Amino acid sequence: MGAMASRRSKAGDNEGANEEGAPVRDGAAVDHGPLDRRLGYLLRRAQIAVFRDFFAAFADHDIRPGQYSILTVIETNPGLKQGAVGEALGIKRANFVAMIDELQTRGLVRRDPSPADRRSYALNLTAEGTRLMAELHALAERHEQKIVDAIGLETYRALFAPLKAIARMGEGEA
Amino acid sequence: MGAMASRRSKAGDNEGANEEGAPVRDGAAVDHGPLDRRLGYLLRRAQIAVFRDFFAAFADHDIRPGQYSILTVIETNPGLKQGAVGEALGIKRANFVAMIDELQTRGLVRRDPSPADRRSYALNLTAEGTRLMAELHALAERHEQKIVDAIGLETYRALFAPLKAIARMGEGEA
DNA sequence: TATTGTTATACTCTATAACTATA
DNA sequence: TATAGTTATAGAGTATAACAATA
Repeated sequence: MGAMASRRSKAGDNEGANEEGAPVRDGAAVDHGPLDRRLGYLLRRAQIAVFRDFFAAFADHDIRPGQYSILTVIETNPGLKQGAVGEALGIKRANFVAMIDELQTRGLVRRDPSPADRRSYALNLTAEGTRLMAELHALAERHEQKIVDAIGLETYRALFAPLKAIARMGEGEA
Repeated sequence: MGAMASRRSKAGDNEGANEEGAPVRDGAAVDHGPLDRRLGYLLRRAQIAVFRDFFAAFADHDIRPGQYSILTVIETNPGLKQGAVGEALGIKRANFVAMIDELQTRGLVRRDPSPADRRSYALNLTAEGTRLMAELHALAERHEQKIVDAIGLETYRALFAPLKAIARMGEGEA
């Protein structure tokens, strides 16, 4: 670690210790300090990296991570009402409307009438949506495999339980 | 503002819409299906939970995770130029301006003149910024301890190496 | 009265292009 | 020409309030 002169002048005493020509620290050499011991920061960076790869893998289908998650929940729970799908994914009702609108416009999702409650919709995949999901799941498996290749299968498997436990932290707190 | 919600115009009484006759489920019972085997989805949910707790812990100081990360990098690398701080955190130059503006307005960060390059600024914490960071780091440690309590110290420690490896995935691409 | 879906709105975060002043 | 900081702008993502239809 550390690369070049760590100019440890205290704040307020800027005497300009930079010899000209001395390479100013570039991004890669910057010390993140205590940030490397903050799990939230690491989680964020890891999630961004994974989503970037996911985005690239699904670019041909123009499907974003949130859309894949919506389609997956509908596929796994056919007939679930709109509000329940959004709630399961942590998406507010108001924001969920436009997302379903787009998936419906693209012919992937249907808003079927709910038999017992005329206020709500029963969401289902269309035939095309079902066919697409088979492709998307295959792509997702290959995307997942890239992560396995990067950290090893055992380490990969060991991540799920703690991440789920963390995700549940402070769950019933409004 | 009259919006005339004239929805439900079609599909009068299509009682057989649910091909499988799937029972309606409530939110808590929703099966996430393959989503629970997608690391990216778990990472996102875990990161959101951690950030929510972080946000609550820092609410009294009106400091968000991104601001804490900026202040930490400046504290660890005093005199670093503005662009390098943003780059180290994956923040675009254009978006970084307003963030530093706010921290400067609040008296936490100074834009000192860079001795060798009059185009750039050397970022440093003010005395108040330095004092605040001592408080924030203490809060961050307590926040971190909550995660340790939730998953155990050994599991907690085992998360860092794989998360860093994942964060570096596809680093030199684009 | 409470809910389900909806519209409107606002605020944050992110991404790109173009400008300025320096180099 | 290239770089550092800036401005303007646009797109996602997320949050709340209020409304119509229905329960």
